[in-house]
Amino acid sequence: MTDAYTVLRHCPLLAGFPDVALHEAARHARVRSFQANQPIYEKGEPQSNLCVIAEGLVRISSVNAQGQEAVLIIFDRGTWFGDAVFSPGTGRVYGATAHEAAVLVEVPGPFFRDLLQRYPQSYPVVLDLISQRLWSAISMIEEDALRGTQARIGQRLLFLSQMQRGGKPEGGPVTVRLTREHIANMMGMTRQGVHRTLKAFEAQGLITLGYGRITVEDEAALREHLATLN
Amino acid sequence: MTDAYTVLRHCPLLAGFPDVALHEAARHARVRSFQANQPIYEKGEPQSNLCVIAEGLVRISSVNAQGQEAVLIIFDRGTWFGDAVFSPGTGRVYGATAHEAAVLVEVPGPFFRDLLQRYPQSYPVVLDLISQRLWSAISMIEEDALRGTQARIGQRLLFLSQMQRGGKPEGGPVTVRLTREHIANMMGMTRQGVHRTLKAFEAQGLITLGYGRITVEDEAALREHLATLN
DNA sequence: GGAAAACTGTCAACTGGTTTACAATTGCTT
DNA sequence: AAGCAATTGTAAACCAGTTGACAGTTTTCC
Repeated sequence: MTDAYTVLRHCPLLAGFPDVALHEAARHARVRSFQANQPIYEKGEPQSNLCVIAEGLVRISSVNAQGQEAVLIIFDRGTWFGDAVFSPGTGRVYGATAHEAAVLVEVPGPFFRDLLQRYPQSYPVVLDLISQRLWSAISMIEEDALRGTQARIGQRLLFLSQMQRGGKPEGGPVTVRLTREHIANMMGMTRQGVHRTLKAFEAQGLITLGYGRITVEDEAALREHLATLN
Repeated sequence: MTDAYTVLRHCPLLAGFPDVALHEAARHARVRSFQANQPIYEKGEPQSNLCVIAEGLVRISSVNAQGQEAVLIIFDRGTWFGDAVFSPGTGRVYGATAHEAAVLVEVPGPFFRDLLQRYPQSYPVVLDLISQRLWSAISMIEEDALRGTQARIGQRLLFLSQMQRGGKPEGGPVTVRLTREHIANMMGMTRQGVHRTLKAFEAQGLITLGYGRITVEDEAALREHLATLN
């Protein structure tokens, strides 16, 4: 389903807008497809589109001078991103890449900001959602500071599996399509270091490892295990 | 100066409001004083006041089950905080403590949210500032992932000295009033581990160490030094 | 179908930060 | 002014994670 209106209507960020507004936004939006690993935008680009994921996964990351990539987060369909949407004048702060084949609905930044002004009842929802992102970023900083690597890796797996599920209720196994190296880049660790912990989790029956994917067999059991350590 | 209106008027978050609105806010506000290390609110409290710092320093932190404290950030006068302001219904996500004697102007959450609705022109400023906080949180995650401990500690010192200066131009030495242990708690390290790096910085003439304080002698030189390592 | 590329598993040496322990200093309190 | 609590300095043993190196596996793409 790549109908722009439908995609926007299901995006939580836009939940506060009436239908008229979203139909208007859909008319101004542009639908673009990306292949796996194709860059969507690079750090520093001056654009400020709001991007909503209609299909696929998007990786937000930052590459330093030495070419090391820090994967900051991976967004799933239905979510929105676009660093500079709310700060006109600033360029993109991080880079976005299609993690797997993806389809995006892009609403131009200036148009979106204008739409917000015209439908101010939508602001509380937007503020609430940005606040939640701020908290989840801060809680990652907190975990980095307080918990050991095992707990941090496990927590990240839980986060990724929750994202994979979307909003569906917790139940059977959830498969996250990420390489060990991606996990390592998210954790600021090496592939080998992550490997050791994942193997330990697998030995305990909490996860199953595959080529380019990690399956969380039982989220509740993993969560419970993490509570015991560190 | 603990006149509520004046404090609110100088808070960047409220820059989008006309004077009338801020006078009204000042009338609904409550001014409270705290002694050093006195708790302002604890994690989980149901209140959602917006707090603006009229005087002093405020420490935002999280304490885990084992009693370890992660210092997330230290706010200076003129800045605002209050986790749940924009997400009614949520309790406080982190704890706030007066780091040194402080005076706060507290605007009740429900009143503030109502004021936003009545003066929607103020929303863009608020969104912009929250976005910036989100970025600075994310850039910390990024640094945790990509840079070594020396660079991370140095970067944090720069951040703290900038905060200490307020908006004033960079110039002479800036003294940050924090113990080595607080720094360690911000970095997720031990006091001894931090000590080694700080001593190295001191040996290079970049900083001076004192009892309960660290003086950044030359911010530009420190910044330049950090660029060379890791 | 076969070669190249990407990903994974594994191991030994190394190292930076932790742990543990104790002494010295500073500043506040009475 | 003495006494006590908080902060700081220091050093050795330890250890988790990195580095570097290589072989095996899975996938992709001609």
